[in-house]
Amino acid sequence: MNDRLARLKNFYKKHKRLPSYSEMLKLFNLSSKNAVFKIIQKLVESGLFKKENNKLAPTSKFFALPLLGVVKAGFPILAEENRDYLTLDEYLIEDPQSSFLLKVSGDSLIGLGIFDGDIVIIERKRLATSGDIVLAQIDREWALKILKKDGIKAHLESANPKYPPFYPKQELQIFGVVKAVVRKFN
Amino acid sequence: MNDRLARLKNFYKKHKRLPSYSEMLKLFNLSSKNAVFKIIQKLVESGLFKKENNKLAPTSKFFALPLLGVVKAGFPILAEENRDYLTLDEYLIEDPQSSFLLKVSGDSLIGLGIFDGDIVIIERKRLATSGDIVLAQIDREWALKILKKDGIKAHLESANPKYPPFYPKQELQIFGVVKAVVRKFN
DNA sequence: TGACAAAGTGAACATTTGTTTACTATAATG
DNA sequence: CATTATAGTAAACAAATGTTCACTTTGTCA
Repeated sequence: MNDRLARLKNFYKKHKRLPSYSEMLKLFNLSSKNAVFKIIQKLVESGLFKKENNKLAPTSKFFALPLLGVVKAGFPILAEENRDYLTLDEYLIEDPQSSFLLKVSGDSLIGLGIFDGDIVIIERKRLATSGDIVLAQIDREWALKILKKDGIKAHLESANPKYPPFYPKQELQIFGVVKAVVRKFN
Repeated sequence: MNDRLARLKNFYKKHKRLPSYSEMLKLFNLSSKNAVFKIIQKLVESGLFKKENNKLAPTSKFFALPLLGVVKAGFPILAEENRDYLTLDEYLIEDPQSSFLLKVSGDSLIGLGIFDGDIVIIERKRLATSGDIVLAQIDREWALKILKKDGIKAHLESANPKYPPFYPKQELQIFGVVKAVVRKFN
């Protein structure tokens, strides 16, 4: 049954771990651990779980959502076969240890599709390339803007014609680089 | 040591599960399980893990990234104290069972900040409200557009003045609603 | 220096784990 | 129908699990 898998996903969502075989007995309404053993064996074969020295763990496929092909007016969605699987956390966050999130306010980056209320993923580092969107302190004021380097000097720009470029009077210190944006609708 | 936590995170990233106490012995270069026991106890107290009938599991805090406060030109980032923690998957995907991802192509939704190459999270359902961004089939052609309802009739619009509205000649069938967008830079 | 907490060792132990074996019930198939 | 694979039961078992106890080492701070 595929509803077994759904129960496992529910359990995982709730407990952030997989149930033990004895816990699965209750979860599946079974009364023999061997039944569970066989069920898990099939799930391992289908690539949803893996085992390493008798410890069960989910694979990425277990967490991930199917990524369908490119949508363009008139173009059909790719078939089931060439499905890719993606976990948003893994896809968006390369180095979790040095990353953090930031809620954006203001419309200074709308040109890049970063709106008020969006959340950006920032990687902590002091060096950035010209063109990067950076979290920086310019003359002691925080800003989320585009870094522009002209020779050794650097300034910040917006992605909105409403705002002029910012040239630092004293100092411009970079704290991190925006690696991704996410936006929830509704 | 905080580098213990880093090692646990590495292990989790690699194996998609927590190590057992005996595995932690090696991971921490220790030789007594009691040392491990005490270490874990502290991590439980600090809210990074939880235990339920002797089974260890991470909490959301373990996975999540800190979400800092609103950034606005001149406004400082909120202090460490009022930190929130967020997992992107949990934040963006409400119902994983009925959701899938789609890579966007085309510029028909730039007005809503959805660009070519972005990935949208779509929830499978046949009903949508006027104003929702929907994945639909209009006269047998796939489209990712804005649904507009006028009375009982419905049509699709773009978020780009370049494109005219689409009025279905025969049928307009909705397959899902866009719940979120994500975009990676570089 | 001395006192005391924090961190680690080592061994012991009841429970629980995943696996195996042998057997039965159910369903599917030609 | 008989046959054969599939799904489930029941019991037994070695190995590994998390916990506890008593003790030692290391570090901290007054």
